[in-house]
Amino acid sequence: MNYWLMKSEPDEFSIDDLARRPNQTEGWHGIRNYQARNFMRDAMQIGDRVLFYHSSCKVPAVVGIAEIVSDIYPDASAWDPESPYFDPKSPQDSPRWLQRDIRFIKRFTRPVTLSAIKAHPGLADMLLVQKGSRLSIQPVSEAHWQLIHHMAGESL
DNA sequence: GCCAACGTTGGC
DNA sequence: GCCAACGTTGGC
Repeated sequence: MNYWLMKSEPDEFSIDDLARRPNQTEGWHGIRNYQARNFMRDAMQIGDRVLFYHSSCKVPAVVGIAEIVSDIYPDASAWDPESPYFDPKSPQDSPRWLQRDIRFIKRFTRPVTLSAIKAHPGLADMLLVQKGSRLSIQPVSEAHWQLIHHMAGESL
């Protein structure tokens, strides 16, 4: 099993939105970065755990946990001219953009803020806090996973 | 709203 | 294949 961090802007789609979805599950569409797509396609597996991260908001933070619950499949929003994620260069017969379904597991009672992550020496090599790292889907080591849980006051 | 750090695009 | 111009991300 692998661990991941996935970013979402809470104004667009928050962890509470995820918790309110049917089956508490959402297709993670709209990824338009090749490196993030490749992680999803090649390295992710059903059952992998996800740190759900709120970005571009007042208090950026890991706010909870989700789980990967599907294989990879085409991101249909790339074919929808009405969608903000429309990509005219993604052929119908060879989809450029892909997605998986993720399911809500829990919301942290105590989110782990970006500033707390930056302040913790044990998390200094997290991809999230590397200079210029903008990846919206990134791998997380088991040590970092456990540390984040500890900081959130959650058991594993 | 600013802007640094990236990623992508397209002319050559 | 180079690289300038442009677009995006995301913290602050």
